[in-house]
Amino acid sequence: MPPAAASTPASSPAPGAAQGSARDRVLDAYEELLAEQSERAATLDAVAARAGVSKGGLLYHFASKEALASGVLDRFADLIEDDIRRMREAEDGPVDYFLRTSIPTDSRFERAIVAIARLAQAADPRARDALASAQRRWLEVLQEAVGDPLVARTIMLIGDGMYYNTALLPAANNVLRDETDIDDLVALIRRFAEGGRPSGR
Amino acid sequence: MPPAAASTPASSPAPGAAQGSARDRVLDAYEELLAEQSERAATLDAVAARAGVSKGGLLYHFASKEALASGVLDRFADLIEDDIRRMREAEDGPVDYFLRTSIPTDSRFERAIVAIARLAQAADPRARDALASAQRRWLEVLQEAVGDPLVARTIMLIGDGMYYNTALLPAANNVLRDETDIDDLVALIRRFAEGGRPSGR
DNA sequence: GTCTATACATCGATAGAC
DNA sequence: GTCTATCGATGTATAGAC
Repeated sequence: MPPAAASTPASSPAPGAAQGSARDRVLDAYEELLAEQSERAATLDAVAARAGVSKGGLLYHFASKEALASGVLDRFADLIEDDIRRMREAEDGPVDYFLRTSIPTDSRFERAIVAIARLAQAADPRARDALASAQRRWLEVLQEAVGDPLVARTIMLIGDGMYYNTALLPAANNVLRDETDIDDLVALIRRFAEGGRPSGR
Repeated sequence: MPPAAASTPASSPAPGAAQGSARDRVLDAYEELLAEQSERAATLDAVAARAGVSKGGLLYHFASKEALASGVLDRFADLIEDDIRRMREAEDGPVDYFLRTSIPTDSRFERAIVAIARLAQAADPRARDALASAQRRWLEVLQEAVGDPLVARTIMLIGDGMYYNTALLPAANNVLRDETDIDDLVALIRRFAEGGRPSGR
């Protein structure tokens, strides 16, 4: 009986170990193809090839494409918990942390988000829920940090804009990502969040 | 000889006329399926069915799927010109216009952008170029309006964030879109753009 | 200009050997 | 646990009648 795709959320193998199990390599390959190429490009054949297994071998670990998606969603559930915690404990505060991590960094976390965003575009309801849920978490922390809900939502929109630009316009030709210095942006938003406190609420 | 998909950019039929040619209906159907569903859902079969023609009929007007994409990109080229002009002439200024039109409105323009965003996610280089180009146009106008480049880019990021949320999290469960009042947002950003002028440049 | 019929490729998934 | 072989469904595109 194949391991039930969505069963072991947090059983990461000893970090630094021999490069991960076949199961993990498959999930990595799927995520990479989703994020670096497209949902269409992430076929079972392509995933298997990149993971260094056969299609049959892949399907032993993940009985269907849906199970494969469940796999990345499960891993994301752990990553978002880590991120929220780090955001809360960040030295320069949640706003600073949030904005800086909204910039593309090739981290596992960013790759997972872009991969899931691609699944969401492919109309996968679970992927949409996962993103909506993550968004609520971030927003909650931002709101605690800046006080005003509108300012918090505005900061989130800026972060989303960064991700949109990453996911949509990779490679070259991205004005916003390439010409915006993150330190300048953070400084601007900080003044904005402090000084721009609206009248109401 | 079939009409070469990308030949007549601006030959829109008399507005209000008998509901458009088959060619236009096909393009509308393709755009709708892309924007409302997904790139995968926009198959030739589905497009033909929604446009009320057979697959063969569709392929007479657009010899390939690539030609179909060219069709929506050509129409977008006209729409973006209109939008930039309207943005420049907007009564309450470009910033106000830009932010308000970044909110989903079910207009033809918005539908085209989301459709092209979906094509861009499917790794269509022309769709990516079209979005990058449109972005440069908007940014240029914003920069003229607000002066500071960083503030202009920040406003663009907010608009992009809105689109990201529209394209990614349609239907319910979108905190940002559903709970953000556009008037409040515009007022906030206006104060931000005026008061928040940074030191440098 | 629009249709039906069909060729051809590719993808997801199954079966069964090792 | 991993492989090869293959089936069935679906998608793009062509051929040719009307």
